Amino acid sequence: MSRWEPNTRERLLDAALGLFGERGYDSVTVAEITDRAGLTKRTFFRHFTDKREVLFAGQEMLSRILADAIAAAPEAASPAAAVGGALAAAAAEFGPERRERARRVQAVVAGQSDLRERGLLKRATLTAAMAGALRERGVPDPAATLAAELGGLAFWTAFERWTAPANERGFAELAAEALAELIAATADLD
Amino acid sequence: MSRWEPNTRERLLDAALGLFGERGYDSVTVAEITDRAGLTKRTFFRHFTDKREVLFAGQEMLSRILADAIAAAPEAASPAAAVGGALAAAAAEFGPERRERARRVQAVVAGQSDLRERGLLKRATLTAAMAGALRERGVPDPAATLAAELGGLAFWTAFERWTAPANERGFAELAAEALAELIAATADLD
DNA sequence: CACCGTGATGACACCTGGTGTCATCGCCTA
DNA sequence: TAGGCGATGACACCAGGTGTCATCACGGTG
Repeated sequence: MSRWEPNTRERLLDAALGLFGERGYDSVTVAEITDRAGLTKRTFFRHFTDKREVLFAGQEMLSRILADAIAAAPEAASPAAAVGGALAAAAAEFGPERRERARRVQAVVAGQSDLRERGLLKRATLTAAMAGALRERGVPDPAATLAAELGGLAFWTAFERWTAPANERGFAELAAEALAELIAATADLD
Repeated sequence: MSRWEPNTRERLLDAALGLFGERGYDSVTVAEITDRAGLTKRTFFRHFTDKREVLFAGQEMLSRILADAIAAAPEAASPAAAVGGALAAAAAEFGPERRERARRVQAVVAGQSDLRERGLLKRATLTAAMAGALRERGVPDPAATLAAELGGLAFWTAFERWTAPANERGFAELAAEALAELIAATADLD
């Protein structure tokens, strides 16, 4: 197994994040990333479908976690409660040890319209997964879509606050807060 | 002004939409589009920043229309009412004469994850514009974001229904309906 | 009528993201 | 010991996208 150095994927991630931090996303070439990682351009695209994907790796798992948590919510749980539980379950993926890397990723993604675009796709995937799981448990359609959308919005709000420079609070707390704020704001629409 | 055929942009749009319909988005080359339009690859990229943008042209104006309508809403109007007025104002851009072309665009965008991504960016731009206009008129932040998000969701729901194969109803009607449904579903969250 | 500035296009070279394809090499198992 | 498998390298190739300069019509201006 070790004809080559191990942890190919991790090495690519580190090299990419390092270079992006030093010189910005678009002035860094995939070839440069693989040079730093001691690999080939071709190998990069075997591990990441995109140059962008290196910054959004592992988001597929989140969809599963959220959907599973919604499916596992108690029968009597309201849509809002089910979504709240899903966010709590997802929080396990956002321990303090991951925050620094998340901050670096966010810093790169920030100004780049290219990358925000990809982030939106990821968010849409999450909300679609939640909406599907809600429908599965019998929530009718305008409400399921709405609850999932609020969940997605709360998720990203919490994520942004979690990666904010001065923040020290945990993701679970921030997510619960963001969701509660949104549901409360519901009363101020009319 | 007519050293070349006029309506460059329109010709590019028609050529692109035609080819995409015939052979699918990604098997069509920009060079092929410009060949059919009697132009050069370089000229294409002078009119559209992207190959994708040819399918989303003119969405910038929507942001302005929505934001202006929100700004122009009566002082006493609730956030929901302001958003509703904005959707009504935007409906002027979606007359029956534009529906057929919109259907063709939707058909191309549908299966292509690339293009749905761009669509999401456009939607995010619209909601951001609405949220900004709402804040401008004094709506505080959780509510402004929420109302804008609902507006964006209602907008795209209405757009999808408007371009659905069998539909004959007008955009204004569909948008008002979608927004009302979402606001009503707000009560079913808890 | 000749001249000139401007705006849009053509021509062309170039870079880089992304893919197809085959060879290479170590590991594992029979 | 042989052979299958999985991951990587090597290499050619395509297409999206950009920088740059030349070209030509038009609309003034003298």
